[in-house]
This record gives sequence, structure tokens and C-alpha cells, in this order.
Amino acid sequence: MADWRDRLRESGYRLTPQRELILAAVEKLGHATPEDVLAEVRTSSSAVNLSTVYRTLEVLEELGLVRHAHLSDRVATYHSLTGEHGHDHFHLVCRNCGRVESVDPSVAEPFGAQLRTQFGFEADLGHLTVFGHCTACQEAPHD
Amino acid sequence: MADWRDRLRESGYRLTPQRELILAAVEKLGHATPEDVLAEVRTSSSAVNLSTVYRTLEVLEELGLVRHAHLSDRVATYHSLTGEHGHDHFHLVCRNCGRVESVDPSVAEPFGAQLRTQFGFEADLGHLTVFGHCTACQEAPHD
DNA sequence: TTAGTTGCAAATATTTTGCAACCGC
DNA sequence: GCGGTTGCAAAATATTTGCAACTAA
Repeated sequence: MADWRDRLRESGYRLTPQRELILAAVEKLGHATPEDVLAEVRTSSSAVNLSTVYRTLEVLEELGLVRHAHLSDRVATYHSLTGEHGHDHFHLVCRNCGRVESVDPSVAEPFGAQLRTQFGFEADLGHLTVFGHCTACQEAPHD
Repeated sequence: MADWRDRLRESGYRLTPQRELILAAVEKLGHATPEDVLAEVRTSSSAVNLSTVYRTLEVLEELGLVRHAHLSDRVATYHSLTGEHGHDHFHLVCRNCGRVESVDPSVAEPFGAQLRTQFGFEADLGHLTVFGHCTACQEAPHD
């Protein structure tokens, strides 16, 4: 695995302290909004601007180092595909307790195959977010 | 099927001209953003306020008359569960051409069953949006 | 008459952009 | 030094809210 720093430079981008900090924050946080990332970066270093967070996440996503998902009806969250917890996955989000479960894309592969066969549609299963209710919240649907 | 107007009143809401117009607009448009709904309503009648559109869509969704889905990374779109085209469905969205295909939830039921068995997760398949590439765009992935 | 609704303006919340200063390579 | 990057402030986009006037029931 070529280091992501090399990938950055090979693509004509530059390696900056901000980019290192932001990717590290995403890796550490798991599923983080741009604001979350900003807050995390600020705990360990001097300030970084929120615009820079947005612009950097865009670059990192273009390079395939992070992905975003819509885990709420509001903001997007980013997770890394690098680092120790980094791997492609989709999400199950409980509408009641808000818990997010990350699931390996292979679980959805039969579904992907079905969409391919039946609709000729090549699904991006790594971006999938499934809303519903987790086991615990099915018994007590309201908090 | 009790008329939705009765459902409204039974729930303690009032039937207003705005609510009639807004639901009619959603039924007509298929998948519409609040702005789309506003524009549609305005073609056939006097003005309605955008806040009212937002508030009304919220009420209609609570009553199960419309649903929203995230067909882009940006705004939500609403579709009706009433009217001639109204039925619960999930969406396949092509990242390239933007085309949206509405699919019957039964298609995703095997997937739902799998999530239920494997994770105890009760998925809301009607809210699902699957991003990917449609048949046409797989051959020519870029526009 | 009464309580739910609407319009309007202002407040929030998110994300994007212009641009001069800055800095990686 | 060149050209990509950043910080900052302002703009753009999207959604929500307070409140007085209005109106369905």
C-alpha cells in the first residue's frame, strides 16, 4: 500500500500539516462531521480553519482516503478508509437511539447483485445508509 | 381508505387551502424539493409562503401522506404516498446522469430479512436511497 | 370563541467562495 | 519562484423560529 502522502503528491496535491491533522482526526473519530473534525484537530494543535476542513475532506474523498455518509437527515459525516479502523462499510442507523452500526459491504452484496440483475444498476454499497430500528429499540420504540 | 382530510382533522389538525395545494403539488411533481413545491403551488394559485411549505410537509409526513428521501447530497425531496402515483418505494439514483428510479420495497425485502436475521435490525426500506450507476452510464461513466 | 395556521422577517445552520498572504516542493 | 493552500470574512444555500394577524371548526 503506497502511503497516502505519496498518493497526494502524485495527484499534484501538497502535503500540509493541516491535511495530516485532518485525516488523523477522521481516523480517530470514526464518523465525524466537519465540525467534529475541527474540534478534534483543535485539541491537539493550533487552529485550523473550518473552510480548510471542508476543502481537505473533499480532496481526501477524491483520493479515496475518506468517504462520507448521511447518518442523519442533517449533516454528512466522514470516516476514513485508512488507519486501523479504516475499511469500506455501510451503515445501519437507528432512528430511535441514533446508534450507528458499520457493516461490511459483503453483507449487502446479494442485494447489489439483485439490483444489477433486475435493473442493470451498479450500486455503490459503501455509501449506503439504512435507517430503521435496532434490536433494543424495537421493544421500546420511544425514548 | 379514509380521506386524508379526515385523518388530518382526527389528528387535531385543520384543513387549509395551503395544505390542499401543497399535497396536490407533491402528488403532481413526483419527487420535489420544498422550493419545487412552492414554485408549483404558485403557478396555480396565489402565493404560499416557503415556511408554510416546510411546516406543511412536516405535518403531512407525520401523517404518513408524504415521505422524504435524500436523492442528492444536498436537499431532501418529498413524494406522496397518496394520489395516483403514490405508493411506498425506495430509490436508485445514478451518480452520473442523476436519473432516479423508484423501486417497490418488496425488491429489497430479502435484504431487509437479512438485516433482521443477522443484526436484529428492522430496516425502513421505504426510506432507502441507493447511489450508483445506471445501465446507460456504466458504459460511458462520465458526461 | 378558541386554538391551530399562516405570512413575514429575522435567526440558525451549513457549506462555499473570493482573495491576499503563505508555504510545500 | 511557482502554483497549490490556508485563513478570514462575506456570500450563498437551506431550514427554522418568534410573533402578530388570521381563520377553520
